[in-house]
Amino acid sequence: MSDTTNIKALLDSDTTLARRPSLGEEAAEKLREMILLEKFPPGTALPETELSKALGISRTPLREAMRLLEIDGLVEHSDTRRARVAAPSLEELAQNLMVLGALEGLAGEQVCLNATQAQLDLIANLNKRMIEEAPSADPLSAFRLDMEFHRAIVLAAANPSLLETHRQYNARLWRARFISSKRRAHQETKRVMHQSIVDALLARDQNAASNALRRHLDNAVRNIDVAMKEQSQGPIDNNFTGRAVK
Amino acid sequence: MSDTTNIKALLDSDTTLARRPSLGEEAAEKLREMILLEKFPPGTALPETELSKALGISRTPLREAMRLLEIDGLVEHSDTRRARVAAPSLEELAQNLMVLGALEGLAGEQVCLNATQAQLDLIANLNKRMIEEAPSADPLSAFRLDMEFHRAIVLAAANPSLLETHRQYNARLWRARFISSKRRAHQETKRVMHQSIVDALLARDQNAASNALRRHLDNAVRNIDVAMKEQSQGPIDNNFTGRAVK
DNA sequence: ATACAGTTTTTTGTATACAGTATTCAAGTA
DNA sequence: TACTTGAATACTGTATACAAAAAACTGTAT
Repeated sequence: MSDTTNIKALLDSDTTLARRPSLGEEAAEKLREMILLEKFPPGTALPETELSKALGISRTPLREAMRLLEIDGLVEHSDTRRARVAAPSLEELAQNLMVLGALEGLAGEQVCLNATQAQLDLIANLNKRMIEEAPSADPLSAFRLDMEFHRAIVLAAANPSLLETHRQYNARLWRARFISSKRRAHQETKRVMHQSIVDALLARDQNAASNALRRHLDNAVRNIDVAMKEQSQGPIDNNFTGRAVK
Repeated sequence: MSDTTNIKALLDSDTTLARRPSLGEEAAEKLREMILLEKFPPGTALPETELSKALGISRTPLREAMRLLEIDGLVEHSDTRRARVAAPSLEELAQNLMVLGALEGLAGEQVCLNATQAQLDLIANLNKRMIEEAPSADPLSAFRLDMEFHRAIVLAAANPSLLETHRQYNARLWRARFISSKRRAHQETKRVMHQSIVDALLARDQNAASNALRRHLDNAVRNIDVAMKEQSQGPIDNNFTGRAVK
């Protein structure tokens, strides 16, 4: 074996050579952020020419970005193929949450069966961090940590397809859940439920884990209902039908 | 109200005006068929220029088709972005079946809760037809009927996102399950399991329905394992790495 | 004012050209 | 033979042009 073979092996293995993202992927990332943070509120029209100019790219990669966002349920197309920011009804959100519950329930079962102790510890640690940082953290960071907790569970299930589908449902539910997460009243119930999830996982009790995760999301349906009604009566009137704000 | 208003209202409502599909959607449909029926065996390279010429379209809509097929898990891209027919390992198939099981389990629960009696009858009827036609039908029609049965259950769950995600997982599992379905030995177990699914749904017993559906798919993992090993030892040597057959 | 028809403007679908990468192949070297 | 190198080839990413479809707008008649 020559010593250059070693070099090649090293280059292949160690660096996670993330091939540079395409313009479409980059655009999707920027747009995703803007949609989630409501720079583009639900219902906003997303004309290709205007957006591509704004992002300094041509329509070809922009269209790729739109398709990526459509996969995540953040963009939808009218019957005449005009793209807009998705504006799911409460019913649709509830339906998506139900699927998310089934996915996380499965993940919980698999974690009980297959996860290493290190992975369990990591999940438990995230929960601990959430409790500690809860009083001081701003709503966005707190919510991101919450999402990371759920993602860690699915990650430990060691099922790439499940992880990807979970990511998609998370994306399309992100906004509604973020709004809901800001309600003080929900914080304490959330804490209790997270604890029961962690307890079930550490005990490797499949049924308890699955049930705790699904109940947690059943609860989310109710919270979102309340939170959204509350917000729509609030002082700031969101633009639900207009065009992209420049 | 003028009488022309009536005409407009009628045109809007009654025809399910399926907007004409784009070239990309049409191409995806053709390619999907060819992949599922193994005209393009797993691993086959799918270069854009060659395929677009073969289909008589330009690369732009062809690329859209590839993305559609990637969503369904029928096409995957190498690390250097070259497309090929997906060639899932047995492990990946098992992982996908697990997710499918969770999705159908959820569907079963929802059917018990929400489906109309008419929808339940439709499902029971499909099962009846399967039993009746089983002896005479060719493997492909029999399998299509089987898939229709499962789809009818998810349809009756009245959750569009669930239906779409279920469709995607079905697509990526289609080939393996079709191969498995041809084994005589599996026919009888399948019949029994289908019956227990129908019984649970008719009784609107959520837990029984969910469990029957999930067990059915757990069983599929084992069957696919056996069937694939059997086939790979068979007389016809499939092309697993070559280029598109012309 | 409302509804309608015809026209203009906007927007999307598709083809094509070209640049940048990846792959293949052939010749040369140890 | 096995390995490297460099040129030739094939393939993908992106920009752009043009056609077809949809939406917005205009003036007119009711």
